[in-house]
Amino acid sequence: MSATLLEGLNPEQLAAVTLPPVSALILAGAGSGKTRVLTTRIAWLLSTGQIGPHGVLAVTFTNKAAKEMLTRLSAQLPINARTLWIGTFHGLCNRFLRLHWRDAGLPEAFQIMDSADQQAAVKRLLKALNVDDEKYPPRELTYYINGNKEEGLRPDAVAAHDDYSRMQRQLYEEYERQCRREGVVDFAELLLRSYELLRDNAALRGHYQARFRHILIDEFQDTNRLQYQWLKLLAGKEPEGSAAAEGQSAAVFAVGDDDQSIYAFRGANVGNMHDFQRDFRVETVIRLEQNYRSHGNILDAANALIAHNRSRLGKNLWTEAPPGEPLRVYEAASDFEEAGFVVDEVKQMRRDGQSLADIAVLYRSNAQSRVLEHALFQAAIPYRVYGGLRFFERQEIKHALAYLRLLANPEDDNALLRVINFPARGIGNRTLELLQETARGTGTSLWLAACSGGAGRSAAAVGRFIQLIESMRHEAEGLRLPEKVLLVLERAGLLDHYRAEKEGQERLENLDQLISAAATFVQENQDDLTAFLAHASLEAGEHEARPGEDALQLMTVHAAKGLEFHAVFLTGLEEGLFPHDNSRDDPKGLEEERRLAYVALTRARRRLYLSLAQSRMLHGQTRLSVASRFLDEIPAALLKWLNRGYAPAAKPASTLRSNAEQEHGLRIGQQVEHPKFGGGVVVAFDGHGNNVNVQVNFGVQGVKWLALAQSRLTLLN
DNA sequence: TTTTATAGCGTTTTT
DNA sequence: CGCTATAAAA
Repeated sequence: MSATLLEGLNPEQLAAVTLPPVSALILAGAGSGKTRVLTTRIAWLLSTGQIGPHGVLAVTFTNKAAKEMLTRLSAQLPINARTLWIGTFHGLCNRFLRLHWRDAGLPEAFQIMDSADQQAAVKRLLKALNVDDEKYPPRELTYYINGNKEEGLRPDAVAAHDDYSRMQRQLYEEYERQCRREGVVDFAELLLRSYELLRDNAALRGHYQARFRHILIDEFQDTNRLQYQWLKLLAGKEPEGSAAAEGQSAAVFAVGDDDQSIYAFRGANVGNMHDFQRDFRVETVIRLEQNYRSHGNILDAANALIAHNRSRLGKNLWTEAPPGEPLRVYEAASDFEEAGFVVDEVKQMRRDGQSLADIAVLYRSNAQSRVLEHALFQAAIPYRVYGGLRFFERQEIKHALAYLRLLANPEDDNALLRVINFPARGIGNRTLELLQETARGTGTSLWLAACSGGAGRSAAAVGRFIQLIESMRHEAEGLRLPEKVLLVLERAGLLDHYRAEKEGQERLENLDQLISAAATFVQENQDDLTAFLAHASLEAGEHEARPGEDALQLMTVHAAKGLEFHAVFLTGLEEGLFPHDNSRDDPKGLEEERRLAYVALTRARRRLYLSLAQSRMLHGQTRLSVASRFLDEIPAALLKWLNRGYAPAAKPASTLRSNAEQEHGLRIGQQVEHPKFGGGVVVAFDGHGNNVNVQVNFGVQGVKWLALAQSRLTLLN
């Protein structure tokens, strides 16, 4: 049995799969068969009888990855998916906290807030405390709270040196109080609470440490500090002094690729890869460097690009595949024309029998998708945009869920506020303020305040709302989940409301899908409202592509991680866009942008298009730009410029460049203004002292060389 | 209270 | 340009 299991693995993969039970780090390059190694490792451990299904813990970052692993695993072995602990960090922590809610100090039916809920909760808090949200922007405060939680810091452990940070800390504390009162937890709280529970409860810790002898982690480069701490604890690697079984820690199998770390901006800590080797006394580091995905030229380009990064663990992908075709580069005059180019090429490939689903169009930021969508729509090419509004994030779905939440836990203020006046039932701001005052005064939830009748003028309307929820709860008793959902939709008046709305058709369909989702959930899991609500929060869900429709794939580069396509368009390769303006000054930021570009390049199997636009509509105005530095970092021999007249701007010698830069503050890509030619962007410059010449791209007015001293050029930004 | 108008703002994002 | 959030008018 295990013979067929291991068939076709290369020596490194085989070594990784059959490692003895010690901790190891697997550096798995793009397209090197990472997922296969991970699942085969689990299958091998199980089928050789080294461990039972209950002894394995496998952690991923996305639900998609978890599902994929489970699917592949059950293809290799007859397993009961239910007994295996495979899931995302958050999914597993949720599972853990549902089992031990009492020890964790949570209500049995605690609810999970997604990012939007959390943001709303923070805003509400600021309002309740009369804090100026200009001085303490909710966005920033949320970031602060999550950042601290992800470092494992509660308010009492946060450092504060001035008035401002003391206030932040104070607000953090108030936020926690509010969450506790309402029985809700945010994403970071799931992790932090689990971590603290393990840390402080020796019996539980001992139990789980004894149980999970093998822990496997995917995308290890994306773990944050707290996740790493959690892992250490669970694996039995907690700090000295605790009485845990020394020398009996679990075998941690960490798989990652530092070159694909693209989430540092939200707290991922690549340093965990170094720490891991030290803390777990890792002696085995296996590099998976053979790429099974891309043709040689694509790989060479990616390798050359990423070689420009300084902080790397070091790794070079190679392939047995032929070089293939060169990378095709297209420089368009405008974003509009760039989209036209994509359309033309896609049409051609389609004529050649290429399926659209195997072609991806990637961009740095979501705003870029609009022009592309427009062009594709005009050309009647079916396409699908990933990462737009997700199913459980649509307003009608959130409304429906809010009603359901009130059934499970009426003290969920977030939920109550969302729907107390939706559909409109005459409860406005004034009334809500009164309610909130009452609630604050007595330190209770809005629900209780509403029940006590302190609602002033609209007391009748509020009373009817309370009645409505109560009667729904009553009627829902004993119903199956999908029926409960339907009941709520009807009784709450959501169906009527959207039926009356002109644009409500799609929303009605989505609500219908919510019932289906509930039915599916019951089938695959259990008939339990709280579990379903947790599912909705944790798997905001990519609803699956419509089956049977062949569609072009549009997504951000971030969203493309882990995927692969026959052909890939990487669009918008311009300074300021990719790399993005906001990352340019910071070398770390620039390296992350480069890794992002690396991820983009390595998505392609056979064909790779790189495109850029000289002018682009951004925030309602046209911006001019120059080619991304990333294009220069790919060897010219690998590139084939498709347009006629591209002449790379003559590069000034670097010393001259830095002179001119220092003397005049010039920069490639800089926006400038000329009294005659209007706005433009610096493409190149030359000379020094009073003899500096600047080449400027003025868009329609053309590209011109000007003498800086005479030209009355104004440097912007 | 609800609807409508306008000002502001605008990486990347899973959970 | 297109979305969201807040302000003024119905």
